[in-house]
Order: sequence, then structure tokens, then C-alpha cells
Amino acid sequence: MISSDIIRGHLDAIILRLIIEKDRYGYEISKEIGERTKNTFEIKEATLYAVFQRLEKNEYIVSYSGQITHGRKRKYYKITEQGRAFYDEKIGEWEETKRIIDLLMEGKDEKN
Amino acid sequence: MISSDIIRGHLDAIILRLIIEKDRYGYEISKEIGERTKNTFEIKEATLYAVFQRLEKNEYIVSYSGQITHGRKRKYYKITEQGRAFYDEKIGEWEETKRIIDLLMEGKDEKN
DNA sequence: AAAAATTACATTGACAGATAGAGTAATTTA
DNA sequence: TAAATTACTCTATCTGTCAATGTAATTTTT
Repeated sequence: MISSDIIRGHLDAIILRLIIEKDRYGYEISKEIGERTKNTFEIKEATLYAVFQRLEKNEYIVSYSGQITHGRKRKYYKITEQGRAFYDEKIGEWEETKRIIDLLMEGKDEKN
Repeated sequence: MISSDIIRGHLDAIILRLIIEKDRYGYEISKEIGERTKNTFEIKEATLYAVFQRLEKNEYIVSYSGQITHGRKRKYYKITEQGRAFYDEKIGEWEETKRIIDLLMEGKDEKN
């Protein structure tokens, strides 16, 4: 299980990625992450909704009410143009972060 | 420049790595990181000394006073057995983190 | 039909890591 | 001798994550 400090700062991009694929709601995202990682990683609900708030405040996503199919009413999220741009930026940052940490932690050459 | 939230949680291992190579002191480490990353990443002094405190408290490193050669007196750090074990653990965690984030952020298959 | 499980969203308070800012102290260079 | 450099330390603050708790509707089990 991955500790929260190690994942910190990457969650925004992870959530955005899933919302870019298609409009999604919170509970769905949390299940999807569990499935895709074969439960080696799970996002806590409190964290997830904190991420939504942050992303919506920054206008990277917008929300709308969905149908009641099972249980409580769903709140769907949709990516915005700025959200897409932010995601691209984060991907770039992640690639650079990998290079730097690999370099410092394992002495890997940049051309590996 | 890499944001602090993205690097968070990896700093302990980065510092340990440098101390494993040889005994080092704080200022040296901060300069070394700048050099190795060609200044794409720098560790803030307050952060560095906070890391030292944490690592020493957990007995991953021990300190001793060095010579005064330039400027103020140096405080050297040396890796311990537990420090080495912790570093190995962190390397493993980092590899797993990369796999998971790549998988979730870029839809990469685990066999890539 | 009542109880339990599942689906689904939300808030609060606490914690830990990173850092700005400020300070201390010694030596070297201009 | 003033300025720059080397070197370490402390305090206060910010931010992201998460445990705990609560609400609410629907579906499944008993």
C-alpha cells in the first residue's frame, strides 16, 4: 500500500485523467481506482471530495446532477478546457519528477 | 521547477542516498542536489534541516562534529544500519509508486 | 415488512511535511 | 572593514491527506 505522502500532489492529475476519459461521479472514481490498481492503492473518500472541491474552485471541472439509479443522487463532473491544460502540465511535471528522483535516488543517468 | 507537493515524501530517501555515498554535511548536500539536477530542483534549507531532525530521531542517521574549514563548523551525518534498510524500503516504494501513477495518469499497461 | 447492506455525497478537525523568514556564527574575499 | 560566503537552527504558517462522523436513498437479505 502506497503511503499518502508519496502520492501527495499527484492526485489532482489522477482524478482529472479519469474525468477526461468520460464524465464521472465520486463513488465511481473511487471504485475505478481500486479496480485499476488491483487494490494496491485506494483513495479515501474525504480526500476525493477535497480534490473535487479544489478542482472545481479552480475551474478545472464543472459539476451537474445525474439520475438516481442506485442509492443516493449522483453528482457528475466534467472536464473544462483549463482542466485539460492543467492535466497536460501535470503530466509534464510528473515526467520531470520521475527523471529527477530517479537521478537522485538511484544515481540513474538521464539517458536511461 | 518541481513543486513541493510533488516531491513530498521522497526527500528522506534522496537525502539518505547522498549520505550512503559518503558522510556529508547539510550545506554540501544542498549544493550537491543543485549540481546533480542542474538546478532544476533545489532543496530549501529549512526543509533540509527538518529532514535531518526526522532522520536522526528515527535513528536512520547519526551526526558528529567536523572540522572548521570554511565558515561555520560543520555537522556531518553518517548512515546507520536502520537507515540503509529504510532506504531500501523507500526505493521499493518509489518503484511501486511510479507504476501506479503511470498506470492511473497515462493509462500505461503494467508490462511497459 | 423490518433490518442490513450498498450506493453516494459531505463536513470537521487533526496531523505531518515543506518552507518563508529571520537569526546566529565563523571565515574568506574585496 | 565591509561584504560575501559557508554553515546551522528555530518559529510560524500553509497545504494536502485522512479518520471520524453524519446524511440520505435504494436494494438486498432475513
